Amino acid sequence: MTIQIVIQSGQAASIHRQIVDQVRLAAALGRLPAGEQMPSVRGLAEQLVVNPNTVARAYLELTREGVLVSQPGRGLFVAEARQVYTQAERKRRVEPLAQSLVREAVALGLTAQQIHELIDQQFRQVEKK
Amino acid sequence: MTIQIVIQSGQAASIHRQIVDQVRLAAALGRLPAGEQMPSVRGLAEQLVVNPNTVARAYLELTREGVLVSQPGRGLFVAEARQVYTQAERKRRVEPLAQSLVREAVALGLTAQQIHELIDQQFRQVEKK
Amino acid sequence: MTIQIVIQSGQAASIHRQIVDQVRLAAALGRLPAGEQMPSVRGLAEQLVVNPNTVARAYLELTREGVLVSQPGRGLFVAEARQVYTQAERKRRVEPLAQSLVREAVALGLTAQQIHELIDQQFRQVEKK
Amino acid sequence: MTIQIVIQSGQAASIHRQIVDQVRLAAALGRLPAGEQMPSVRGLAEQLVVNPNTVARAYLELTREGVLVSQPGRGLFVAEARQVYTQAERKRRVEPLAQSLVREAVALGLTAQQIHELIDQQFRQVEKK
DNA sequence: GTGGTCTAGACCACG
DNA sequence: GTGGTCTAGACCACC
Repeated sequence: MTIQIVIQSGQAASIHRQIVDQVRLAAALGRLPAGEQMPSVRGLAEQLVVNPNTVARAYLELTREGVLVSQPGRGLFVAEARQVYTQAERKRRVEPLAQSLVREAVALGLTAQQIHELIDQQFRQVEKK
Repeated sequence: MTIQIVIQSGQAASIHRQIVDQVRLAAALGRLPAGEQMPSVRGLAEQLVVNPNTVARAYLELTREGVLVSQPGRGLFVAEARQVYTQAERKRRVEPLAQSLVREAVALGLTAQQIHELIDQQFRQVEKK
Repeated sequence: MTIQIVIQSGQAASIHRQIVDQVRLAAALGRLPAGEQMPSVRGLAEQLVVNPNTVARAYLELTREGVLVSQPGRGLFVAEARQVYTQAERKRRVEPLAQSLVREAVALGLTAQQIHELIDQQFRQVEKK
Repeated sequence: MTIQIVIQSGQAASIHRQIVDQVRLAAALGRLPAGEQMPSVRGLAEQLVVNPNTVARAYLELTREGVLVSQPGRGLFVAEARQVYTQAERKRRVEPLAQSLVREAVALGLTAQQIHELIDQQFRQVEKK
């Protein structure tokens, strides 16, 4: 099984963000099994019709985060799923996103109820894909 | 009652973003009552040790969004609270934030339950401050 | 199809106002189709013989209003047409303009009839251009 | 009969604009009969709780436009109602206002119908006051 | 004193 | 190459 990365051009998120997110998510959901070889930088760049630098940067970030591991001379592979971050660190990473969301929501006059629904909706979307 | 704006320099959000967000939130929560005069552009700039242009741009955006109103020659004042955006637009603005949060959370192995708790926690924090 | 922006220097409206208005109008009339790439900030600035910052501010406002969307590193594009403001808000934005017009007209001794004709004439002009 | 000028502080229009508009309108509607003496600059400034300079500037503009006439040493008086401007000039003055209104309306997605209704509504408001 | 606009030049992230 | 942000300094209208 391999991964189908989709770049949405009408998106606010930068391309390399989109790549990183999709790979990370696929790995976390087990859709990219550990040991799987990733497509080469050039190959993926061609496939996505994207600048190779962009793919390289995404791969670099994923490697730094421990999602991918480099086997020098052979390529990049999906790392063993493991808890890289401590509980505290994970919270530290998610909290600012939660804060942005809540503050924006409150400023726009949304209720806590509506936000929870939005979250559930996003969860369903992530899992069904 | 007035507002205490705090700029955190080690922050991802730009300075003018931080100003806009804090004012918008305070207005939405009723902590900045309608009719209240805002600190002057130059005054706030001095207080925050920031270029007056930066404050002016933040105020301009808040005026465009209908949070503040300008009284020529007198200053800027908090506008009457009102719904500016359609339901669809508000959802549109919050959705990408919800998506980022959920994707990041899933990638880090958090459960939906944990996210909902985080959201509630942020809500409490926003309201208590 | 692209847009021809014209800055009239002997105008009451500021430069960045003129840019914003022309783009917004063209988008609303479908003359700037969704997905179309806008001229670059620097390019348009050169063409209009204007400071790039001025163009950037106009584009920023159009982005905030949802007329344009930014694709990081690639440029700015025309967004899908959509209703951003509530019915009440739209009225709120137009009302002061209608009031100015009517008061000025009455002060000059024009009749309601004449104003309605003027309005129709302007509508025709906007649509034909 | 005299005029009751009201300054609305929650207004976008500058104070001197508000004074000019109200006097001009009252004169055009015959509510300020020709020959009527205007309150003194200082008197009106005190009454409106406004800077005398502001009132003076408004009176100056009204005098330039021919709405008021100065009788040196005695004060300012309402001028005879008369057509000051040619047909062409009046059109030239009203047209840009009509254009702003129509362009803004179109950009916001309002119909010609809705604009005409707004105009009528404003006419009724001006006349009933 | 107030805000609003414009110019100029710099630095950054993204591709 | 693209936009986004910040600083600096100027000029204007309004009060």
